[in-house]
Order: sequence, then structure tokens, then C-alpha cells
Amino acid sequence: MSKTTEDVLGHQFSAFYKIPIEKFFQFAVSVDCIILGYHENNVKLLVVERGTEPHKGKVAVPGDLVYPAEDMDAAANRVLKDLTGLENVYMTQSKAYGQVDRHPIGRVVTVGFYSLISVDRYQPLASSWADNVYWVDVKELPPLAFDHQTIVQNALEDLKERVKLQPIGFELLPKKFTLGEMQKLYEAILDTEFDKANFRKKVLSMKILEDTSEMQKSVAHRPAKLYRFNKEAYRALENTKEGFNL
Amino acid sequence: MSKTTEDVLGHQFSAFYKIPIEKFFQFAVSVDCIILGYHENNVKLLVVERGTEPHKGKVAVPGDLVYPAEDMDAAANRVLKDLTGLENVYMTQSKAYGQVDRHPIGRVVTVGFYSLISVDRYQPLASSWADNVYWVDVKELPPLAFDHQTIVQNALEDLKERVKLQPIGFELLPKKFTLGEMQKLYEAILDTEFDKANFRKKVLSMKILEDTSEMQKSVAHRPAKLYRFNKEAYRALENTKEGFNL
DNA sequence: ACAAAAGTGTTATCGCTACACCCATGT
DNA sequence: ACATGGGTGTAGCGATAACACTTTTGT
Repeated sequence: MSKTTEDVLGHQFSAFYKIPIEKFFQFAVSVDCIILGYHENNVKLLVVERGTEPHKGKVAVPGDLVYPAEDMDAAANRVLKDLTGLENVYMTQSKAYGQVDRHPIGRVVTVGFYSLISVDRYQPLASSWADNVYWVDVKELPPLAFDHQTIVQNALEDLKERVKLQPIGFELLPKKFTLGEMQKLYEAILDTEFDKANFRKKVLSMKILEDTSEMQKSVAHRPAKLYRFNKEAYRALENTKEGFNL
Repeated sequence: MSKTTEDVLGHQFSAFYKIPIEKFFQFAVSVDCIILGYHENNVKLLVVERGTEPHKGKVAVPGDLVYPAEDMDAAANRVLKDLTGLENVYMTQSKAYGQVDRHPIGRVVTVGFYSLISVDRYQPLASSWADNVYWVDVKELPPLAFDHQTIVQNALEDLKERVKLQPIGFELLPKKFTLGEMQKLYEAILDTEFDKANFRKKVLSMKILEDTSEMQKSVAHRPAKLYRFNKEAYRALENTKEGFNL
């Protein structure tokens, strides 16, 4: 005789608790990767053009079903790696989506992850589908397949909050960057403007930037100092009551 | 012939893309409800004692498998309602957990939700398992079944951040409360102390509290004014650049 | 009278805002 | 010479922290 939820779970909350346990193991789980980059003062999203139905021709966020013997986080990292070749990239979970009818092929619960990649680390892969992958500006998103519009919006909201409290913005910058570039990045993410003098003072007062003794070159204005994010200094800051605060 | 992931998804990221689609629909999805209350200056967690293996005798956070035709959010609300009788309660998603081996009965991805309930709304249900449900202090958590320890910790971290930016603390208070009670609540959640004078000034300056013209009664000290959270006033505050801020 | 918590006022300080100004480079 | 962005100083304002003090109740 088949086990029921009551047998297995040891408790039950619904009137239908005598349902055979097998009925519940009919879900698929997918991960969707909101891969964000930063280029020319704009935050970019990596999208894939769909080659087949449903939503053929539309673009979607890269994602895949989680394998039966694969950790969910691993699946997200796999998708990212297969697409960009990148590993050990900042990635964090955003939200799970579990509407019954959200996917046409069946009951698929998806979990959104977003990762931040530095443009100078990313080399487009020469894979069979390189033609179908491209960056779009998050300020001008095209229509996306499935519920990806919502997933992306939520991830961007998440990012806006998190970027103020954790030093994740640096993931989007080259290793060496100027304060001006950093400011433009934060302005792009948060969709605001900062006073230059005040922004620098705030950032420098956190003492998490290290002065590389290098300068910008060949720019049509006074060259800026290049800084580097100092992880150790950040650890120290974390343990103060101020902490990182945009 | 059976469809494969390639047929269905329109793209593929792994070397194993010719796997029949059925292989992926073997997951179960569950919801776990971190139900938090507040009593006598302490934040409390509702736990259920498990009657069967695995983890028989241990306490766990209430949860259940999501039904094949049920929205995930609906499942979380169902668990809460069946357990407490409460509906329309503040509930928000915390995080999804997708480790392969996290559950002994099979591949179960779980999503943690937390809800905040006011002790004066909650009436324990006279159900068959009322004996097995009780509140524990979050400062003195007993060992929990499965990975519930982690799930609860993460939810509490989440709460700490969110409670500073959104007026969700009021969900844990009675409809009418004193500023002292409110202060104690925030101190309990955030595990800090506030200066009484400064706390009141900050809270009152937000103008989201309404003075009921009532007072505390039968207390062995000067009776305090009773306030009520004013949702409309909060909406107004939301649209200012200050907004709600602890 | 005393304890206990409510409730108020003051001061000093810190951080943030706004804005003015100078500097170095390429064209 | 000029445009462009880098880089700095300061004055004023507002929020916050620290602390002292008064008020009202029950015992």
C-alpha cells in the first residue's frame, strides 16, 4: 500500500490528507538567472532569444530545470557558467514563484537568482547559441517570455535595497575604477543622482577603498585616481555599528 | 516519443539535454511557515511537535507539501489557517531551500514564509493536534527538525531588516498599544535598546500613530496613552523621501 | 513615601546638503 | 582658450544621542 502524506509528514493540515505521497512529487523546479552587467553608464540584463514554442522569438531570462540530483544553487551556477563561462560570481537568491499556471508545460516552480558580473571579466562564449544571447538595457526592457518581466522587476528591486547595504556594487565594476565611475554606477542602479563631493566623502570615509597608485590615462580631462575595493577593510567595517551604508 | 528538455524549453545549457522531460517532474514543493508572535517582551515562534519519523518527538516549523493544483502562496496561507484559524495575516516569503538531501523522503524543495500575528487575534484551535503546538521563545530555540534551524534563523534576519523599513511591527501588537510596548517590541526584534525619549520623538514625528483617547488602566505607574496605527497616514508617509524608518 | 514607568526639554554633536571653487588633461 | 570631469572646502541645517528632569499612578 502506498504511503500518504499523513504517514510521511507526521502531521497534516488539510482535509485531503490521505492522498498518496506520489501525487505530490509531480513538480519540476527551475532556476532563472537575472545576469546583470554594467556598460556605458547603464545596467544591462543578459537575455536569450527563444528558438521554439512557447514564446518563440521572444527573449527570456536564461534558466533551466534543476536536475533531480542537483542542488538548486548548483543549477543556477551551472546556467551561468554554461552561458558566460564564469564561475565564482556573486549570485544571490531573489524570490520563488509558485503560481499553478505560470508555466505552460506543467507545474514548474521557479526560483529567481541574480548575479552581477563585471564587463571586463565576461567573454562571450563561442557556443552554438551565441547568436541568441545579448545584453539589453534594464531601462528599456523588451517584452519577456513567461512571467520573466515580474521576475526581473523583483530582482531589480531587491538589488536596489541590497546594494545600499552590502558592497556588491563592486562586482559590476572593473577591479580598478575611479570614484566617478562608481558614482555613475550607483546612480544607474538606484536611479538617482548624487552630489559629487558628498558621494566621495561618504565613500572614502568608509575606508574600504584602496588607492592603487595608478591614474586614468588618455582622458580629455584631469585624470582620476584608480581605486580598488579592499575586502579586508570591509570586514573590519562590517563589525562597526555604522557598517556599509551607501 | 517522449519530449526532451530541448524540445520543451527551446534552449539548453547542459550536456544532458536529451533527457526525457518526465525525469524533471519528480520534485515535491513544500512551504514552511515561520509564525511569529510577541508576548511578554519576547518574540515567539509557533512550533509543532512531530508525531512520527523522521525526527519524531522533535519540534518543527509547521509546513506542508504544496498540492499539485494549488498556488504556493495559497499553500502557505492554508497551513497558517489550519493551524491558527487566522486569515489575511501579514505573510512574506523569505527564501527557498533546494539542497538535494535536505529531506529524507525525497527531493523536496521548500520555501520559507514568515507571518506576524498579534497575540490578541490568535485563539488556539481545538483541533486534534492542539496538544502538539506551542510557542517557543526565539531567544531560546530548541533543536528543530530537518533544516528548520537555518530556515528560522534566515527568516529572523530577514525580519530584522524589513521591520526597520516597513510598518510590519504593528502586526505583532494589539490594535491599541502604548509607546512603551512598541519600544519593547522593537528592542526584542532588533536585540538592541533605545533611549525612551528619542524613540518616542522619532516614532511620533512620523505621524503614523493615532491617539485613541484612551489610557492604560490599573497599572502601578502613570498610565500611558493608547495609540493605534494609522494606515492612511502611513500611505502618505510612504510617498515622502523620508518614508518609514525604524 | 516610594517605586515604576510615562512623558518632556535641552544641549552637544555628527552627518548630510548644497554650493562654490580650483585642478589637470586633451582638443 | 575652452570644455570636461576630477577633486576639495565650508557654512548651515537637521537628525540623533545623551541625560536630566517632571508627572501620574498603585502600593
